[in-house]
Amino acid sequence: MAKNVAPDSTRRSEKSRRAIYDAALALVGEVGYPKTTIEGIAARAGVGKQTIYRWWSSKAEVLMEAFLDLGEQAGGESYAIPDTGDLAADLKAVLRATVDELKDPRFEVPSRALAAEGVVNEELGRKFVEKLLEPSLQLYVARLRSAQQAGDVRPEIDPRIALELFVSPLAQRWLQYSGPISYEYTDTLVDYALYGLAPR
Amino acid sequence: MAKNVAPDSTRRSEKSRRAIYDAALALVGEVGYPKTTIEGIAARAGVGKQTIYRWWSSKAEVLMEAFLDLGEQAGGESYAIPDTGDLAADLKAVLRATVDELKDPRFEVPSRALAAEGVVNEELGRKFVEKLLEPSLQLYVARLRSAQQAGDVRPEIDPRIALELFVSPLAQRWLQYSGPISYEYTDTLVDYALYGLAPR
Amino acid sequence: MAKNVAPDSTRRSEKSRRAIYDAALALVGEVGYPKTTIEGIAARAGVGKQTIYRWWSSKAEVLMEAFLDLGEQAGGESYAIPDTGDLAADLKAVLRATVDELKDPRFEVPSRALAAEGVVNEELGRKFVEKLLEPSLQLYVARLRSAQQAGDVRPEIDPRIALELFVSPLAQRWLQYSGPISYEYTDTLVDYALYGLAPR
Amino acid sequence: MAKNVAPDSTRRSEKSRRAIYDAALALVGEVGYPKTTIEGIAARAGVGKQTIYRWWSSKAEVLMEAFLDLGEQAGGESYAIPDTGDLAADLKAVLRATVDELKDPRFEVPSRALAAEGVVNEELGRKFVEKLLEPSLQLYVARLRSAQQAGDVRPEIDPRIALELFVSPLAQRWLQYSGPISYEYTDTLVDYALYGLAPR
DNA sequence: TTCTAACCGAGACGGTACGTCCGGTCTTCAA
DNA sequence: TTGAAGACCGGACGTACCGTCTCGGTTAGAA
Repeated sequence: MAKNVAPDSTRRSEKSRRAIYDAALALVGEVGYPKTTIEGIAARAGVGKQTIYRWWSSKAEVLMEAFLDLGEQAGGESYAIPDTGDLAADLKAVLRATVDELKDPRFEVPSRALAAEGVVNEELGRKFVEKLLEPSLQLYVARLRSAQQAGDVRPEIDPRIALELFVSPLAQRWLQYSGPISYEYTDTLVDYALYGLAPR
Repeated sequence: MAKNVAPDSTRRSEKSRRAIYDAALALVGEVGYPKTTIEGIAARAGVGKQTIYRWWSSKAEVLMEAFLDLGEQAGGESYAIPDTGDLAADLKAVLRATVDELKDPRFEVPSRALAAEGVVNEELGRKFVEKLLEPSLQLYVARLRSAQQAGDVRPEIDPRIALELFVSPLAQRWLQYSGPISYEYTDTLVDYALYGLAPR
Repeated sequence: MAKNVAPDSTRRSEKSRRAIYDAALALVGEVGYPKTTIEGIAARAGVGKQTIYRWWSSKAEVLMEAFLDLGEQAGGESYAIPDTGDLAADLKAVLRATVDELKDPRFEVPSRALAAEGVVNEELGRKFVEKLLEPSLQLYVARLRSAQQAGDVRPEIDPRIALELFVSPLAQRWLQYSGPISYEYTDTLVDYALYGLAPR
Repeated sequence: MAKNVAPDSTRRSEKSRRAIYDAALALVGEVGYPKTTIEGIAARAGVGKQTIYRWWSSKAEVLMEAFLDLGEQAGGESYAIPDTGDLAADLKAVLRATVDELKDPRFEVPSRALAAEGVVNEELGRKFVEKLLEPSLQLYVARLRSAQQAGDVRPEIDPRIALELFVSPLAQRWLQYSGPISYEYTDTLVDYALYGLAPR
């Protein structure tokens, strides 16, 4: 029967793709992820359902690409981490910016939706991490390596693990509503992580 | 006409409730959360749909209670955190046990399902935290307070925040597939958290 | 997994059935059979699609039953064939009435639709004949038998075949648009059939 | 802007036309008329959909022309009606041949499909009659006129109507499955029609 | 002989309806 | 009065085709 032929992407309609991204993000923002339906996206985008099914295999995938696309066009290369020489101050500044972003509804609803889907759908979760999460984390890795050269962080520390000490707590509180989020909180995280819990 | 009267819980069928819990957990384990349906639970439990709708308002709630019930009958009061006087060793031991639990499929699928639902459904998320997550975390709070009295942790440290330095990274790696999980990893987390990243 | 259980017809909603019949007949009359859809019937009847699929297996079947039902409630026992003793006059009268009915749009559209479907769908065709066509034809059989006893029709004639000489031509002209239909035409058919083509 | 220009038939691809006819007839024979789709015909014929839409306006039209074409190339001018001088024998012979043809599946499926479509689609129905049915019937007209000149049929009889007495019953039994078809049956029809039902 | 206009295969597109599945409500009957 | 059973309305699912619309490519006849 061989009908599972891959579609010809050179003939893909750019206009439709954009319309689908826009509709998907708008709907997720307006009615939430679970009430966002493929039918709804298609209708809002003025597109046939088949045009969605032809290029994506689930609404999670649509939303993921829409979100990536949003980041690409809007963010440029997102925001780098400053390197003023004062590690604690630099980290606190970035985390404060992250706090703001996490509370911005423009990003919050689709991020949550994707994160939630990723929890339950391993493939999507890994793609989410690879495409969105890890690139951001690598910025911390770079900053921590720089701090190691400056002697501000012990050389035997693995930066990829180290960054989790202050990033993951914030992430968890946000994702799971397991605690309030504030500048004070993130400042505290940085201090604890840099200087440890034990007496010095 | 008023039909929205709360059902009389004294006449509730205990057998049905157990059957529903069992069916819900079994289905989530077998086909995953999204393919678990209320109809499916009802059929498997040999129960009418109305019996589910009468006592719960969503499949997330059913699963949540089923999971709580599982914990209650099985875990007793879960496992406490040992207090041998060696804080680092105690924390490493508990986190190693947690690693094992996170990899046990009996717990993994429903936990993930609930966590994911909680990400996107704030009400459920808060209940999840309150009923399942926070009680566990309080065990760490207690252990850290004890360590403060023993002088192993600086007195100005807030234990509720401190525990996140080693608990949240593990939680995030597990939830979001953002990194591998191992005894080595959790041991490292404890060391970093206790002694900080900065040179001592 | 054994979901093909027959529905329980004692609990069937009479109101829905009637609404579906009405909607089906109305739609066929308004937009024609090919543009009548199950979704359209369901929407017009204010009924879920599943309620149609639960009780019928195709739109042809729905329409068939709707039409039968129409006949039952409206027609009583349809119209009998008069027996005045004058066979030719009686047949001519009935055929004239049939001509009028065939031209009545209230009956024409659904009849055509069913007949057409029956041409191509043997099962439905046979049901159509059994439930609608044959009972009418049997009235002619009875009248012809009476004529045989009166000596107006030769005794060796098979009435079931004989009636086709004047009924089938009319049916064919109507069904296939193969010729005009008029009182004159049907009168002629009766004369030809009774007295034959050959010189007497 | 005007794009509704009639296509230039001198540049038409004969190969495509033949392939479309073949595919249409093959598909109707294999899966039946309703499951025969334009897309299916195009795919089977190795032809773009537009090539079909350019030259025909519906699948009924395609099939009609395919069928006409089949008749032309295969049948020659179909079969004439013999004129041996014995009218009854001649008619019986032709009707017996018709019985055989009606039971030949090579003709049956597309004929039924066209007839059914014609029942419900007046335009197509009339074309069907004009192109296929009426030419055949005219052969009977000719034979009956000859019989009138020979004195075997009363002169005031209208041959176009007369032929329906034996042709239409057969047609109806076939089309509507309203009765069995056999040589005996058609022989009887001829006898009844020629000599009438009334006592001579 | 080159240009250009059309047909052609292919298939993406906006749509409509399909037949299925399930959500959540309501009704019936047995215990 | 609870509970099992399941019919009901509604609505999304993912698929199949519809008829329209590009997109190269090929294949004439006109320049």
